[in-house]
Amino acid sequence: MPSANMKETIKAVAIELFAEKGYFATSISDIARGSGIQKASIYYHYPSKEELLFHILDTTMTDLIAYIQRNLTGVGDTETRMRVAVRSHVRFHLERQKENFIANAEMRGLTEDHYRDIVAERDAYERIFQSLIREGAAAGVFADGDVKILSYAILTICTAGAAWFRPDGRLSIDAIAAIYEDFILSGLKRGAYRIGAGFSPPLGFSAHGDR
Amino acid sequence: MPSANMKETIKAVAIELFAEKGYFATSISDIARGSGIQKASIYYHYPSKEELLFHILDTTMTDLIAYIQRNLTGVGDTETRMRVAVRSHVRFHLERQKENFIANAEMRGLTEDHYRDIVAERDAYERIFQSLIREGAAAGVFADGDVKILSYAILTICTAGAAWFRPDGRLSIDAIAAIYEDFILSGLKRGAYRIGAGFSPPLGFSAHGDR
DNA sequence: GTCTATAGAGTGATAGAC
DNA sequence: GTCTATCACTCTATAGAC
Repeated sequence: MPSANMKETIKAVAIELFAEKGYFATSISDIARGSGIQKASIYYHYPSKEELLFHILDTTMTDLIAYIQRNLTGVGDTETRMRVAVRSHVRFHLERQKENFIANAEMRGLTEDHYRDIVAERDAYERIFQSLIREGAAAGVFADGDVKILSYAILTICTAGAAWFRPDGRLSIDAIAAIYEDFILSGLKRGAYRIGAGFSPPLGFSAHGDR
Repeated sequence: MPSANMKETIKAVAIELFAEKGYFATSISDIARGSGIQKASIYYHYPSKEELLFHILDTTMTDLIAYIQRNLTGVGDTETRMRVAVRSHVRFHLERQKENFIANAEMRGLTEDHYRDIVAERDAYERIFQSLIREGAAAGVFADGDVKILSYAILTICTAGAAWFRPDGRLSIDAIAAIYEDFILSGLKRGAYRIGAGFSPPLGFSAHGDR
């Protein structure tokens, strides 16, 4: 993957390797080899391995937020806005699968300050969904429910797609997005289905086995 | 955390550290220090760091499958079976949070053979949910939908809970399980809500930004 | 079953030539 | 902007005493 712009080449190689082997299991030597340069040359472009990771996560989060905001611009009612938000979330995570997979798996590689930066961006993104859930519940379109827990449920369904999705697989991104969109909207809707006290028989066993 | 049984102490310390810092970021020295012995003594109990990881993941998966099977024994109709399955899944993942978090995050630390073993166990577990979805659809209780995608959606909602759940937090395990149970059953149900072609406006922008 | 000591390899990062 | 050479350190794992 040679490029006129070595800084971008290094980033692209790092995304491949971090997604494949993980951040800690990937060495600067690995990234240098993939980029066609010596490992010392990496440090001309990035001051440290951690800064390279942060750069990947930061640009991914910035692009994610910009993408959903552009898609939501001018969209009217709450239900359609939620549909657009879900579809936007799925498309971004499957089209930029590796970066998003890294963003979910490798936060522990960040320094404390950088960790806080990324968490702040992630929180801002989550609040977009939480506002939509609240609006929908206030308008009587969605069932009442715990807004944070529901937002985590919605986001992780799609985020997890970045872990198993295969671009050459059975289903297209749009097909997967359509399935998630319907599943999530049905789950949120105030429908014939009772929401609330959640009946099920008590579970008779401990998760820790017979002790 | 001293114990009469050093092998179990080492395992318990490793679960704490792998969950907190990650498998690759945790050294044998760290585990030894936490266990109150020298690092060489670890190798009397486990032949390698990778075997220790495998032991944790293997016992977790075995217990997970045994737990859901015991909870499902004698439960009648498909809808109730799905409710029990979801609740069982949530409870296990939140009660044994750290082990499950490791099981999801650290599969890449395994050798090829051990990786295959764990994937086989995970697949067997997923098939339990896929069978329930198929049964429900055949009986007309659940909407038709892609069985694999839906099973991944259901399982990841709860699995992700192991990443953010705090035992001393706002909601109890049972409260979270009830929310997920209702959300998932509503999502699966053939209800007033249309399932299928998934309308939403096309997204006008590329996930890769303006290029 | 735990210890001390160490082998052998790899790590992130830096110095300084070109 | 990339190179060679190297520093200082950490890592997993083993040998052999007790």
